[in-house]
Amino acid sequence: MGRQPCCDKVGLKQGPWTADEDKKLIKFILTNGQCCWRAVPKLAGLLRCGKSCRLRWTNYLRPDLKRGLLSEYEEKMVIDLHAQLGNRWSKIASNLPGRTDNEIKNHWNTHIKKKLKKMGIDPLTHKTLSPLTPPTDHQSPPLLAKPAHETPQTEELTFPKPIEDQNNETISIQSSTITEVSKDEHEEDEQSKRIVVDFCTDEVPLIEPHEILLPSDNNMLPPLSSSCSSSSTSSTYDISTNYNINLIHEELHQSLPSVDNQWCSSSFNSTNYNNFNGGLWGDEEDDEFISNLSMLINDQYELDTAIYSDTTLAADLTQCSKMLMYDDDWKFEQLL
DNA sequence: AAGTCTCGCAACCGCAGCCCA
DNA sequence: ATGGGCTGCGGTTGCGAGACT
Repeated sequence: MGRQPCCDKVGLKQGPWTADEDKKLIKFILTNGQCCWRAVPKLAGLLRCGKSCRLRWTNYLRPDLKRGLLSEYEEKMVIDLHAQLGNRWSKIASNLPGRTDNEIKNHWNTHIKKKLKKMGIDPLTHKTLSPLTPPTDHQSPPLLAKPAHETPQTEELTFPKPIEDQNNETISIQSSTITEVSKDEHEEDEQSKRIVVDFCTDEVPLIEPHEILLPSDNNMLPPLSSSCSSSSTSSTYDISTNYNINLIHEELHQSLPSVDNQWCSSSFNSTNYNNFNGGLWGDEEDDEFISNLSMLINDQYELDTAIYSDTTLAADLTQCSKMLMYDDDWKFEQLL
């Protein structure tokens, strides 16, 4: 017996979400919380299937999402966790607050995988590739092989010969953080002549998200406002305003005293906020979330293009997630 | 300037697993 | 025990934008 589709797709919209759809979804979830996704589109007045709504929310609209490229620290975490868990992106994502499985999966496939291959490391097994051994793109994930604790990886791995990519860059690993150094720098640094894997997946305990304290060192964070841009997409944006998260916290509670949702109960929790200094609600993330929210609740942005004319913002309006906002633009009341 | 190629990301697809009647 | 409903998850696709010719 065949499984029923999640919805009859007749008359349902697919493809990129519009700002209006985002607004409706946010408004609905703010008011009602996350309930039965199948019912969401109908109740929220959206011509989408529930699955699409859930994906949009979890991967894009959730207020606790970070945006931008993964930091070195996050990349290290991903590599370590992938060595331990394989392609279980949701598990990996659960250890990286503010990151989604989809985001991590994409980053792995587009960035990390290439870097590891360049370094002669099999992205799947996390073992050094023999020059004669092609990459095992279709092998079973390491999870199915020997557990990490049975195959200690705290060892120095030496390449058969220095690896250089097409740009004459030599790649080294130190403390499991991938860094690319110039050839000259490489020559000056004896350590860089070999790959040193001085971490072990055993050293990465599985911890609950609430146990994670992200480093407060801003160097570990994604690039700040002025140039948060992905390498080749239009996702350039600029957050030039600063907001006091506590004011938002207070305002949200005043505006939505009865709404039981994670924005109020969790993400705006000042304790969490302090703990995640540089994390979920740290500096630039605050601004961006607020920006998103402002954009979504402020219809005017769609009409008043002049509002952007005096900024350096190159926001992708069609994706409508990365927007600049102004102090007096937004009120939570407008949502309800 | 125009056409083509490449890359990254958002969104979709379909299966697996859980829950409940 | 079984079947249906729903959500979660991982793999894949399609589009848009930048790079290249």
